[in-house]
Amino acid sequence: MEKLFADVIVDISSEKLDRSFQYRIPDSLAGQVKPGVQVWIPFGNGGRTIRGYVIQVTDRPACPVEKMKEICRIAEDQNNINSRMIALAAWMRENYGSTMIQALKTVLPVKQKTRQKEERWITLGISRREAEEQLEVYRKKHHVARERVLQAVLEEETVSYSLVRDKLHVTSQVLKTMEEQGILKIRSRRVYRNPVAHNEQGGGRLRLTESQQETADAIVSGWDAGDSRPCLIRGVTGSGKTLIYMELMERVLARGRQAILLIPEIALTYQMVQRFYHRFGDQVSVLHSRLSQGERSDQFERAKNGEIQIMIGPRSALFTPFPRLGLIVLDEEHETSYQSETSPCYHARETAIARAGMEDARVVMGSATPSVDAYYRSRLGEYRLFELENRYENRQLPRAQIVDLREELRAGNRSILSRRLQEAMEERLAKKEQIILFLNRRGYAGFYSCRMCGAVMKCPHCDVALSLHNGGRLVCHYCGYETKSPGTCPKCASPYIGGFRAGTQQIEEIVKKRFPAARVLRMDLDTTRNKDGHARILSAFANQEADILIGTQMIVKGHDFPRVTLVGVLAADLSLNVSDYRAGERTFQLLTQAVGRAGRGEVCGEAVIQTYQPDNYSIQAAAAQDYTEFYRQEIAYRQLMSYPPASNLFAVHASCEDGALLDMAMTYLRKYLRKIDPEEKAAVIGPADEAIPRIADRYRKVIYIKHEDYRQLVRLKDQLERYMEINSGFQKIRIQFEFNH
DNA sequence: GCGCTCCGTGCT
DNA sequence: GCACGGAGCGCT
Repeated sequence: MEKLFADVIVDISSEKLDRSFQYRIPDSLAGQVKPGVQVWIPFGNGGRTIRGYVIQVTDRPACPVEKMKEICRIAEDQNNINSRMIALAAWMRENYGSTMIQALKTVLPVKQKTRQKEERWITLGISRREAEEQLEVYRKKHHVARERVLQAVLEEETVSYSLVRDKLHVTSQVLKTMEEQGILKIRSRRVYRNPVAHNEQGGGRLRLTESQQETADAIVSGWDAGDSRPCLIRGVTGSGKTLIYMELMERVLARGRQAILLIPEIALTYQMVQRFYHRFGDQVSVLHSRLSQGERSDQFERAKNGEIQIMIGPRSALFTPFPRLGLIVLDEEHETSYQSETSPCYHARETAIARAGMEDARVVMGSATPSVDAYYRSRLGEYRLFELENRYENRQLPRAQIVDLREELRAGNRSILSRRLQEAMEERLAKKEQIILFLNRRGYAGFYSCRMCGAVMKCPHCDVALSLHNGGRLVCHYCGYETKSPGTCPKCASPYIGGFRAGTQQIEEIVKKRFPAARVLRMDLDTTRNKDGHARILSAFANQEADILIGTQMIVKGHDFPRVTLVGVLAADLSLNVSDYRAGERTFQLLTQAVGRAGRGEVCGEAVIQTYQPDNYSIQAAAAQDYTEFYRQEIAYRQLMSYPPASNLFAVHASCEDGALLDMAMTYLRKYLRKIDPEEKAAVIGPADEAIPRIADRYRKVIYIKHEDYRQLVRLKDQLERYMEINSGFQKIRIQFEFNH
């Protein structure tokens, strides 16, 4: 059957237009109109012709054919920056199972309301005499608005556009007509705001050590020889990966191309950005989450116009529309923040490699503790691997010691601080050195329950326990729901209801009691709630306004505290006991980072790791700061269990407001999977509830499919997609794919 | 986003 | 009755 109609996306810059419109394909273009092609289409009543993007070609009309307009022609330039970004969106849709529109919105800057930070000025377009005559005409015709404008321009010569519109109440339409008639001239000057203030710039350059220089040279000569594989640099903390990135960028820039540096949001510190400004000056721009949509698209616009050459930012900076992208660097490659949590759930590493492939750019990744996946690929030769073993100025790695908490308990110590840790803390406090206590658990995880009937206070929208915060508030960490803690149990009315606290706040109290003279800072969701709370606490600690810093994940990343000589990990296995095959990997990475915080200055540091599982290889390898040993054990486990990267795992995440409908749909999906894979080459697990079975009133289920051959999984995915498209029962179900995560 | 329509207002 | 201004709507 011949495909006659094309679904076209018109313009995603307005919320109202973020859907597709269907057009007829004229005979002359039959066969040429395909998904991905950019076309010119008539749109609206004004007879204007705009650019659109074909997402689908079909034989089923979506509206009365009489109403449907025809595609004018195929756009002549299919290969501008926008179309390359659109191609990337198509790749993301294909791989992560979102809608094309969601993918496009992720990739292209959404212009929203305050789209242009423009200053516009109005001047006369005709002579003063002509203007005075025109004024008289307006007076006679009672064109009061036009009269007001002309009057103002005659008096002031140049007036601000926004002033005229807001104070003189003249609409843009009127101004536009007057401009078209030549009576007025509207000049605009774009104003960009540079998101980071800086004083020094250019010229700053640190010499690379021999091994850093060797690595940089090897990477570049590989590129010159036509090796376009991604490069992975494993370098212990402090081995100077940043300097290598700078060196590589310099060479890329010298060839007239641009570079993107991706860093985890949490590591986006003033220090880090300043280093790049110092070296590259105004060629650098920064994206961060505090920028408004308008400011963001400003930065993208500057990149498009060639005003900047380097973009630094979190994963979304990956979509900077550089005209000739040459290099994408992913720092701290293993970080979980490279995985997007909203649809399309893309991974910045995979997407960076995809984009680089499309634009003939190179990818360089760096980490002290590479993800098992990336390291595995390097061992297979898919990535080029570079390893830097020495720390800057050959500083020593901290000594780490594992304390068995079970033995502490046997010896009668029921405190969260082991005897060894207390001793070490005393020593360091006496020497006026600083201490970090690290709890690898999210925020203040105390839940609120009734001691009579055992009822736990849960979020009404998500199936998770609410956690107790300061001032008796109960907070849901998944949707932000907040409520006051009840004085009596809502189930049995017993007054014996209260919070079980096991978080940073409790630890703070214990530490203060044990070391009354020490100055203690705590960093968690509560203390960092207000703006800049995060940075304020970190800088207070860096300025030695406190002796002990207590906190969760957020304290072990990014910042350098040269005076810290002791790191205490309070319960290393907390992150080990989550139901995720990567729990060991996460634990190893967190602990290695935590341990690495000790002794960044000249004094050798020390770490005490408290755990109930002292024999676990993740904990042992982290204590020994031995990545290779960790990898050896971890990959053996993944191979044994057929987990990625040893095998391939495809997850179908589904959510729906109607639980029963979701159950049924997922059961059908499983049956269908069996049907299309009769030999059962793929292992299908589920459908099962997600770890959190309900979030924001949507029920959530998942099916996992394991297969040795990645391409077979892709084939299954495509078939599932088609199946769900044809069967109307899936319309209300939101589907998300995940490959190997 | 853009232009169209609809409707209220103010002036002759 | 006319011109203008503001809001809201629909675009395939």
